[in-house]
Amino acid sequence: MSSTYESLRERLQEAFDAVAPGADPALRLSDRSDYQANGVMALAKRLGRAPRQVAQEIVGGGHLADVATVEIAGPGFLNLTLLPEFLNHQLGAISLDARLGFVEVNHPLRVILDYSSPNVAKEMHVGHLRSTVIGDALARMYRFAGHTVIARNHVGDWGTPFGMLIEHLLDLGEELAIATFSMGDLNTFYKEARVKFDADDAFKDRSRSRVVALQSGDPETLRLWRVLVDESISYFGEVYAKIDVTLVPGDVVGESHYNELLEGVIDDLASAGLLVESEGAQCVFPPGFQNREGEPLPLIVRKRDEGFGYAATDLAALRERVSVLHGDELLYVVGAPQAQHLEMVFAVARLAGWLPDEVRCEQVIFGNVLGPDHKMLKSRSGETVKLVDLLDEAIERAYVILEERGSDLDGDARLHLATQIALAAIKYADLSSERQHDYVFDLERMVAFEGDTGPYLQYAHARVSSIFRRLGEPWQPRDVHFELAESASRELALGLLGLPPALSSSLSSLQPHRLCTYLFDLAQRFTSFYDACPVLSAEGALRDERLALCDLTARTLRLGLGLLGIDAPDQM
RNA sequence: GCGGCUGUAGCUCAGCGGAUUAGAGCAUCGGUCUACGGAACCGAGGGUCGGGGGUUCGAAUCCCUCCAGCCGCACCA
Repeated sequence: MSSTYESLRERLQEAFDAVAPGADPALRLSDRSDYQANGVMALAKRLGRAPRQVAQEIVGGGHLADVATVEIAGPGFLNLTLLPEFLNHQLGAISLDARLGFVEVNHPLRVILDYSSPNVAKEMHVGHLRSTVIGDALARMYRFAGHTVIARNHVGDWGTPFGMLIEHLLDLGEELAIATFSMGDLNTFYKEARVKFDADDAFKDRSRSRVVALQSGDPETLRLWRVLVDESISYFGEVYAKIDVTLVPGDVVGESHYNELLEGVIDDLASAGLLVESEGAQCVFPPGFQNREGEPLPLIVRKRDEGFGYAATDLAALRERVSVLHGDELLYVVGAPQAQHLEMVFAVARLAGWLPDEVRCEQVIFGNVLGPDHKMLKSRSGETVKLVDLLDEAIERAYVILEERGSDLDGDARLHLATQIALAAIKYADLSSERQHDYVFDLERMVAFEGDTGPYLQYAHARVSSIFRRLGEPWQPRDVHFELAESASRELALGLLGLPPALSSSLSSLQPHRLCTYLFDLAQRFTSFYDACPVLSAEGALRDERLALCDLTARTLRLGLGLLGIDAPDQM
């Protein structure tokens, strides 16, 4: 099947082509009619003709006659109102379609999606929230669209801090250290190591030689390192399970994975003539980047001390993603502060010929999470906020609210529901604002259950679901004729037909918030309908029509929320 | 200084492939309740879209400039 939007667009394209081939109808939703096409004015300008006259000609061709009535308005807008039969047909089609009209892509891509990326032996904190949540939503949307997603959790598992971490591990004793990790108290572990490193010269020396041992492959040192890495990854796994994201341990490909490839990166850059020594460091100077003094800005691949910079690792990873994983698209869900670094990495990769033009390579930039003071979110004591603490606080609030509401669930069931609501609150708040913008983290608002929030959407879904619970018999999509006599049901129907373009636009812009906006709008349409159109007390064909609309609403909300990584419980 | 991002209603934000009256949520005020979950619905007030200039028949949207703020700008990743 073809989605309603696509059908309309195709018809309009035919109508426009008949006047001038290739003109863009600029079809979009309208608040004056069902849809509007704004392309006439641009076309008329191109042709040097009067817009309304061109509009007449386009409409006169009759290409839209069996789908919509068209009114020419203002300077030359086409206001389209869908015909009842067309609406009925489209609704019938999505009723029988598990994908609700969203067609899988013809040419699946291999999408390498880099997201989350916490650091070994460090607590996951708010700084990882957005990458994890946005990345996961994109993964789900891409997969649903039919693409192959290869998730890459590029964890920081290498570097000089591991000297002190391993020494601290030895000081504590492995067992105690592991216990610390499994309790999720990574901050303490890291901080203790740091304090000793700063205060204790002997410890500092041990740490430094431990780094050397690590880098030269000393087996015992590697074993200890492995302990740290494995414990961390298993801890991350617990956090991912808690926040309900699709990342699995197999997606973890840490920085250490690329160690063997770093020499090759340097060599190949050198033989390509791109490598320049500057102040003792091996650098590439991609054109167009400047430092404070207006001089060319280097991407440092090898530091003065011979160590590799993270640029080298990123380049090695990028190469592997192209040549070994055969990615068609490389996406990096990484915060805005790293934009320049990644731009430089991409630029160098293009210069070196490692990144073919046809491979899309892009940073999925996101803004910061701010506190109520509009500064980077910190705990009251001024420390970074642990991700699990954030989740727990949200769960607690949701739990209390359920209690106040006199939820008939108790014990584990209530806790489970509170968790679903809390995650919806946090994820939706994160996903529903424009990705690149900073947003203010306000738990009160997010869990408030009113307005444009995750819980509101869940509530709308729970209300539809309750209708089917009360129905007392299983309901299957059946052959109903959609009359849509009331404006509320017609508005709902139009909303139900809108998923495909919303999802497409969300995907092509890598902006989950467009899907959020759609779902919120749909939920509002539903609650208006729910208020105006009794379902169970209706009779005959009208009752079937309303049940069918409810069924579609429930399925659309479930699917849409699912693509955002949000559960849609049947009862709240 | 250079680069990037931001400035839209009291608050939090959409809209920015130009276009018919600038939208939503929260808050405020006023309605709706013997119907399927009131965590709801309906409605009202509230904005010189940071300032200024320009392009256009038409600009929140494109261009220039100024102001304010945030981020990045050589060896921590």
